[in-house]
Amino acid sequence: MEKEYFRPSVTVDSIIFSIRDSQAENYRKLPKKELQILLIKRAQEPFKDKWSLPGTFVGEKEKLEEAVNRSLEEKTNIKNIYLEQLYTWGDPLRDPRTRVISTSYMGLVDSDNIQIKAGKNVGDIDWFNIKLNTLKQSNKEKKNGYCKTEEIEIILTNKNETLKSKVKVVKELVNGNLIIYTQILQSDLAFDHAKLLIYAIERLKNKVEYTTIAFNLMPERFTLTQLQQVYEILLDKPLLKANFRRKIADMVIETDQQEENAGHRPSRLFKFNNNWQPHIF
Amino acid sequence: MEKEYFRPSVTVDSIIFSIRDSQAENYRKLPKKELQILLIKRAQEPFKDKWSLPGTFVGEKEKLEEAVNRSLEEKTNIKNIYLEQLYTWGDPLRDPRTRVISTSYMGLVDSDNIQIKAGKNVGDIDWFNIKLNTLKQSNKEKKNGYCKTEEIEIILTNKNETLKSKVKVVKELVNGNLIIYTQILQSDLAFDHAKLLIYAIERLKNKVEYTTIAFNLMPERFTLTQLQQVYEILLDKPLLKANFRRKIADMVIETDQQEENAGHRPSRLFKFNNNWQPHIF
DNA sequence: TCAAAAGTGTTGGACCTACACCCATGT
DNA sequence: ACATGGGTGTAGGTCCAACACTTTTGA
Repeated sequence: MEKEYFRPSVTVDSIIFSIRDSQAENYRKLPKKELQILLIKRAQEPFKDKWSLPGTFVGEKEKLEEAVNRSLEEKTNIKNIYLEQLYTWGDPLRDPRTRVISTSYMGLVDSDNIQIKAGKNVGDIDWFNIKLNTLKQSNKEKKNGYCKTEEIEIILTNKNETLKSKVKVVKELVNGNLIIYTQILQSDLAFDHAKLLIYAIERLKNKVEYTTIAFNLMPERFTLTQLQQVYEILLDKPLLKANFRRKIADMVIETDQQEENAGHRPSRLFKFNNNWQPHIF
Repeated sequence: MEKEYFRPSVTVDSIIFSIRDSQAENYRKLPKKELQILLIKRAQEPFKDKWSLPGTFVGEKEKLEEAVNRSLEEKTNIKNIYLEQLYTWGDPLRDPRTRVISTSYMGLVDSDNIQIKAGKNVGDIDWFNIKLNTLKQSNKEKKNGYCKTEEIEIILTNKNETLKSKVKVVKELVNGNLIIYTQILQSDLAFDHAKLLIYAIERLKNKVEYTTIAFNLMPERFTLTQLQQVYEILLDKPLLKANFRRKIADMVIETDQQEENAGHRPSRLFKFNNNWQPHIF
């Protein structure tokens, strides 16, 4: 009675971002911060010993969000974090084994506040620094819009390793509609995870401007300069202090604590203002 | 060697919107426009003879976008339209037969420009007018944010039928992160399609403000008042003419054509400006 | 004393809102 | 003539970028 349809495997993968200190230059200067991503080293084929996004197959009686949370806890020891569904990847050839459709989720954490640990089927786990280089760029005018092609090099580094990927991103504007194609030219990451990463970075940068998403990357209490550093990294441009502070004034609450022993005037600590409501709400 | 994992079925479903005239009152007044959605009547179990979103199972060697386009062409006769992936729905109980995971796509068309036709496995096809009523509403303050609960009645009507659904939408603001749960209380639509519809409407309304998405609903040439009507329907509020025109001035190009026989001063026809670039591009 | 960062005030311009007003047409 | 919509101008307020300036600390 019931026709037999083709059944693919379905997985979830998570792109976990954090913003972490690299190094302080001297006692006076503030430590530099950088955008980082959490990767795990695969213990099994395919892509054995390759670094990859933490993910898992979706269980028979499991919601997608349940699967993401389970995979994070099992493989990385991360629980109860902010997660957001991004996109579903269904290219028939994206997994060499068999047809696997994957839904990607983005998570943002303050890495000082969590303890990562390599879990089930995980060879290794680490934070990797993210650097993007635009190698080539072209901009063509077409009859119903524009076509912008970029070749982007993704360089991921931890203390010992450097992972490189090269991705071609074609952004087309067809009758005002933005259409994006991505193609992996070369990648040290498993599967098509370089694509998932590029997409997540793009989304993260967009959402910073109109949500309070960046506060997920902050500790409970923070200075306004720390917050500004995070915004500057995500927006990828320097901001003017006075203007930044006016802009985020309503989203934070002053505490009576201060940071000390900093080699300069102590800065006040702030916390997120839970009474803040976005315009949409 | 390869462990056997559970495999669900995977489908794609499309929410196709259009803005269509309802009725003109007299020779002078402009026709009223309303937001409508394209539905098909199922010819097979489950939910036989129920109205539903056009969708299909994803084929073995088919991309998700290929599956959406195929299903639209096969079932509704629609080709080459603007489509956008929205969300992937994975609740284990959303299909009574077996585990089915579905990715929803949103499409926007000018319905005067396409010819719909009931295709394969389609009992009937039609445009339904969309009306949303908020039945109940509550707003609770919590220690780390807010919780807003809404009971929404969705009324879909064509010439002969009225389809009602009732949905409970819980919007929570947890440390600044907007989390939305939806629950179907009652629905005349097949499966959980009322949920997919509510989600798509929300997304459509949001995107109108910062994209040129609304132009997909317009014919090739249009008057500025027609365009304003579309914006007013999507934003669900009246706009001031002078201000609206200044806002969209750069997105349109004046043509030398005019509308005539309208019972009032003839209005100039405009077309979309393909050289318009959004800030992000 | 002084480098470094904390923190605040001012000014000009861009943009948005609200409202007022005149124009052209078909019946 | 007049109802109806087409079309434009202006005044006031808000918001934002850019810049200048003062304050406080630890070594």
